[in-house]
Amino acid sequence: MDTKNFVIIDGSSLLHRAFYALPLLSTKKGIYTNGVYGFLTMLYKIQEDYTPAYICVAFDKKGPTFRHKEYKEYKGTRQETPSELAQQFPIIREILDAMNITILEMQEYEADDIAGTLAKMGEQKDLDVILVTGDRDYLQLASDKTKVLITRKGITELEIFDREKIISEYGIEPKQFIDLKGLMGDKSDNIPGVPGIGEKTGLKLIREYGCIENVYKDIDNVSGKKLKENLIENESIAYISKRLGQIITTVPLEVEVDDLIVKEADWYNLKQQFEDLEFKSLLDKIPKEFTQKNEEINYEYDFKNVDKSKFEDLANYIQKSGKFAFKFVNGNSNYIESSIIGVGIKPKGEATYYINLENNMDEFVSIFKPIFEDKTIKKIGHNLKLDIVQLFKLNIHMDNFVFDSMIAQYLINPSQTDYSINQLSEDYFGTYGISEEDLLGKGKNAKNFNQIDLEEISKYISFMLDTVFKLEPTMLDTIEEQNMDELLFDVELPLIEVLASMEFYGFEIDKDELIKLGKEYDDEINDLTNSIHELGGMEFNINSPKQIGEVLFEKLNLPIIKKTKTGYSTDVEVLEKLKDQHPIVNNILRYRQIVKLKSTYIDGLLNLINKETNRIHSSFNQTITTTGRISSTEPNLQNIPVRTEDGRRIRKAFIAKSPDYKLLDGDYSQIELRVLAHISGDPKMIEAFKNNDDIHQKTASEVFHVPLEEVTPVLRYRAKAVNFGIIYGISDFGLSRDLNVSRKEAKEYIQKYLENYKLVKEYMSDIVNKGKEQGYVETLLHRRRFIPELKAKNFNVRSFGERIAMNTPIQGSAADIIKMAMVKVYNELKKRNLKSRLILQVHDELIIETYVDEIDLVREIMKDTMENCIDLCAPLKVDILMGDSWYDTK
DNA sequence: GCGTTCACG
DNA sequence: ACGTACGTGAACGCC
Repeated sequence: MDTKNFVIIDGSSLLHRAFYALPLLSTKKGIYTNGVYGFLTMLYKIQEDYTPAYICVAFDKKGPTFRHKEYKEYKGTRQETPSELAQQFPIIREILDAMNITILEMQEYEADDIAGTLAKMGEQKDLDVILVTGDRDYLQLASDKTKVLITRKGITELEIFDREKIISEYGIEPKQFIDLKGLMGDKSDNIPGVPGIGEKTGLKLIREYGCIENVYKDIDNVSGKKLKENLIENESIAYISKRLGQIITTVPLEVEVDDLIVKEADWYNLKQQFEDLEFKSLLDKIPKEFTQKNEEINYEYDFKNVDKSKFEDLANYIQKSGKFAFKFVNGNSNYIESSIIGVGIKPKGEATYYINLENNMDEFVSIFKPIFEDKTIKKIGHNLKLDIVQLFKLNIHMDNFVFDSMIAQYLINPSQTDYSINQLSEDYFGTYGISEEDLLGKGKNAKNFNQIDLEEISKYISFMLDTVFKLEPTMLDTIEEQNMDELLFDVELPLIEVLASMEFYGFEIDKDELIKLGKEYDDEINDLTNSIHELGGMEFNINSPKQIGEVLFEKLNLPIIKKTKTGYSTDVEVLEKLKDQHPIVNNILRYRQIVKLKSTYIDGLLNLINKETNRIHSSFNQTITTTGRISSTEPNLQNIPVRTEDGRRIRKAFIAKSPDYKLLDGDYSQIELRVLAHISGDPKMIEAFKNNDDIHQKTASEVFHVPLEEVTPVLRYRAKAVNFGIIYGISDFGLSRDLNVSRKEAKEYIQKYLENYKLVKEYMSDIVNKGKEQGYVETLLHRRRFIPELKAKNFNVRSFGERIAMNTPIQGSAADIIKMAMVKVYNELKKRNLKSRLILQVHDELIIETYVDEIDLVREIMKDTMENCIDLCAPLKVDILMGDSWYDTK
């Protein structure tokens, strides 16, 4: 007859063991995981070996136990648990919860008492009890029905003790370990025992007399004079030690063994935790259907495919409910160029109506344009920027869109990388529906929506719109709670339309100019290639850092300045240091520069010019950066060269669309330093900005103690570097490298700087402390960024967290400000029905393609709005420049 | 798909 | 003593 196994784990003991057995592992974010990982490895091994029918984990509870009452010094010598370990206790508890394994703990008792009590309960039910621990005290609980598993050295090796093994190994009954401990004591628990008695003597006495009581009854016959003396002198200590060492098996637990039956885990939760903790190998333990995203988990799809005969009905449903969610579907992923193939519309409280728009677009527009433009009907969606672009194509100008779940989630946590509807569904409700990847596949064989069944598309869209409706109230609660209402409703949501418009209008490109410039670059690249090959004495691929390294450091024997993970470093910094040692170096530097310009900016841009519009339509992404900035892709218009003349010439190709238009470029002057002056409240810095001083010159004068008019360019340059360093969360090392001065000197600059701007110094330490306390820092508009790194034990990780804490409120508030300005400028142009359009933002700069008749007005609007969209202690200053091309706006 | 390099604020 | 500036995206080589 086979009986069932009942596994009882001493969680506290096992986590300790695992922690000390493994090196201190941590996740990328600095969360320590070695104990948890070791614990789980052991747990899985036990589950495999014993397939328990019942299982639970016991923990020690904080606070004194009955043993402390009996004996004040109990565990008195124990060192405090290191925090690297202490912080892993809550983690393992959460995981056990997800595994649906019961955690037991009780005030006044320790884990072993709970385990002992359970073991007895299990025995009474005739179960095979298996106690898992790192603590040898448990041996006293072994019996014919109860085995004790004790960890050995590593983490996967467990030694099994049952009654038989204990008798053969020690020659005593398990219960007699209590007596043995009474005599021996226990150093780690600070139980004294009888002096002079260790394991050998103790065992001998117990084998002979059976128990402590009998030893004393027959004390006269105990051999050894000193031993006898010690025993007599310490009789009461021996009895106390025995009581302290005895595991209680009558703890008043409020559970039945039946409650501890093994249950199915909450697999999604568990999977999430393993992913968060970066336990890649443990993900295999989770059944495939829960890790494969393409599995549909009991999701009920509620949709109807309709044609134009239903348009009127649908419009009525929308009118009646006053609110709807919607999503357009494009033939392919290029939503600017590709045609609309359908739309899903879900009126509040209704199913999703999916409309195939391949043949009835005109009817759709005529019926739904008024609905989209109706300012009394609310619209919600997910990643609405895409839909607004589609509406622009249809000449529909949507009003009253009140929620976008992608944008809302970005405000709730800007550090996420995946804001897809499927991810949000998983985050908030623990259920996956359909992801775009499930639907379309990935890689080079990925399909487009025009290759997918209508049914599949409808399902996907209905899942999305359902989820948007479900997310809205809970996300808005969080947004309100965190004071982000203004940020969401007045800035980020209106900004969606601004970005859509920028994408839709694009930036006019002078293609011939680009081609002409490309030829010049090519000629130079050819010359450089020849001379580099000649100087290197061989032909090689100059684009390969590896091959450059071989030529420079092996063939030409130049000194190695620094190394990368994979070999020699050959970056600018290295080459700059080598350039006097061999003429090839300068040629390589020049080659790199020109090749970059040619491949990224000439060829790259030419490929992205829209054939119909002759313009470049970049994507502006609102959910990428952790600080609140927007980013730009395909192409990135935020890193078009400017610092060198050769690169800057690229900007000649960025032009206004006709002689009737000019580019107006409005640039914030020192916005981040002004924000810093405001946030820190530093009077000196504020004063400098109020006086419209040259801040770098002023800083140089104060920090280096020279009169303003005696500040040399070198001093100004250094002060400027310190100003930048301050914004980034300065370090003497970074500054010294940037300025090419000694670390000591850099340190002095920083010190003097912070002595001069005292409140800046205060801000820097305050914000780090605040970040540590709250777990996050925020911007002027309460945009939040969580910084778990601040609590890391690892110096580098923590230092990184501190720099983030210093920089994020500055960079992020500057981002808040320019976003507010964008919304206001855009709305002003729109309200006045101007022909001029906002077409680009580059972090502290806005570009408006301006109709000539509107130049003065737009200049005025731009300057006024940008400077006054928020009131700072240090006034904002904007310079506006004009030109026919971006190159000329200087 | 990752690492290196380099373009921008 | 630790090993460093903050935030991005694209091209290319290499495995």
